[in-house]
Amino acid sequence: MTLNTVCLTGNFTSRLDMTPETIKVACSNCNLRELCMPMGFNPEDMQKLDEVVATRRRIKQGGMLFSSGDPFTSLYAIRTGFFKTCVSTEDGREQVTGFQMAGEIIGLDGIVSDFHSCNAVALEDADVCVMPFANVEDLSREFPVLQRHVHKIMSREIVRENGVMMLLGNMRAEERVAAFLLNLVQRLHARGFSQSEMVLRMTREEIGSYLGLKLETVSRTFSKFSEDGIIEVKQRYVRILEPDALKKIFNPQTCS
Amino acid sequence: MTLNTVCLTGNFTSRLDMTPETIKVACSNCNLRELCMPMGFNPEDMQKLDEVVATRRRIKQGGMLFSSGDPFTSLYAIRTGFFKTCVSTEDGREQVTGFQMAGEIIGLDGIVSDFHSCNAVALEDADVCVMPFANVEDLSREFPVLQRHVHKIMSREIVRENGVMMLLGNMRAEERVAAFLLNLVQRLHARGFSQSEMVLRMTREEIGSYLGLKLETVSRTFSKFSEDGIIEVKQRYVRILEPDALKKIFNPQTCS
DNA sequence: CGAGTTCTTGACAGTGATCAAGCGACGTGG
DNA sequence: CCACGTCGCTTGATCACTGTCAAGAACTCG
Repeated sequence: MTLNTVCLTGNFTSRLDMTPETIKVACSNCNLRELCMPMGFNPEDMQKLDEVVATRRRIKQGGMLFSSGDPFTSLYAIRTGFFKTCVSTEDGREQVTGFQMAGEIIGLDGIVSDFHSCNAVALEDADVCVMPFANVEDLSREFPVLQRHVHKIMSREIVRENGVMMLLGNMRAEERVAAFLLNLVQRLHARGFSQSEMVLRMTREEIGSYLGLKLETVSRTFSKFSEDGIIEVKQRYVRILEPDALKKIFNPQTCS
Repeated sequence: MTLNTVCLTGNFTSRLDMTPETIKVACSNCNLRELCMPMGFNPEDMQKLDEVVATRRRIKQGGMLFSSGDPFTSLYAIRTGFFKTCVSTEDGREQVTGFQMAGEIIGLDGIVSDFHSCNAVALEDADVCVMPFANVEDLSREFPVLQRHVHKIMSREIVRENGVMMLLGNMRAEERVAAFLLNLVQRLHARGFSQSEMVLRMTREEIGSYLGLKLETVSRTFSKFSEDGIIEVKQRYVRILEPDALKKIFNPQTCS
């Protein structure tokens, strides 16, 4: 399982190992390949696939990778760092639509209209692979496995959003927060980090925006979970003490 | 504008014209082509494109086109009828994730895992074109314009869901209901129906599920809009009397 | 070290949920 | 064609969850 060797910057806890910052641009020797590229390529095809990525781009914390209204040209594969995507109404209300980490792809919102319809903000210094969408489409026609991969990425995003709609439409505050924590720690674990500890990259307000709650409610829910001995919270640091209790809150039926 | 000639069964009001039920299966002479197929094909390519659709399938009202857990094989283009898609939790809570009408594509949720993750239920007798996804992918590789079209459809769904997240996360009941009505009537209008009248195909409970509200709240909101002279409601029949008032409720900033 | 941001906690309020009852529409079968 | 049963819709009364407002504490970063 090579997932343990993916490289993430930032001071997450319990890093299993640290790859030095000498990684080539090419996908063919990128540690994140398993996350953002299809599997099972022979080496020479892999070589051709390196053409998807045109350049790299660094975004400082707080910077925008793209904004609503920007012309759409490329998808972006996150190499390091952490993003939020959000949409906003004309009267200034903001909805965080997702949090993205290494190996995930952002920018899919721009395909339909050739303009981005959401903002992508770096929550920590980040590094992305720029994949001009024309390249993606050209190579997709040549490599069915890449074509399938692109379709799966888009479908996964649709299914993820279905899940968020369920959260927002049907779940109470505690269920939403439990689901959020479980989802986040699971994704970090898949990248080689601890399955019980994490350092949140976003504020309570951003969590609240994502979950359809106010920041005070998020804070109170954290405090309640903490009092109940389910988690340990100290600002951005969160440790899950009773994952089963969290799962039970998220899904009351499965009384494991 | 050939959109006026699309054919929808059902007793929507203000049908502009009625095409007889003699339409061939082939996309090349389907009235809905403009809605679910890419534009600007020369006739011979159009011929080849007919291969996307394998068969047609009729679904009775209340019937399932597919269910969560079903193996994924095909996308479906709605020819006639009206669907809802929904996901449900193990403890029986249901979230309607969308309402789909003629010319729209459903089944995209199945691509990522080769299994469907939501249910598609016909809210009235329906007729769909079955497009085996293998065909879609094969022809996409051959025809860039189809490839682009498929990508746009998936991106459009992602953007739509972003909008729903905004509704669910940030909007109050009146705003959600106003947005729902405006969206529905706009889509019907694009299919040649009235821009002010419609017959809802779904129950108050289904609307509520979609909007993250209880059916009583939906009903009360309809009543309030009715008392305010903004709409006229009689059961499933809805007439929009003051579209600008609705838009203003949906988006308080744009005080037109 | 200090200014600003983020987080926590308390008191109170309001929106929408819940519970309950009755009405109206529709479909079926006599 | 009408009676009846079912389902969906409306409306009222009350409640609870989460939002709002406010103050202070803790942390961050220049």
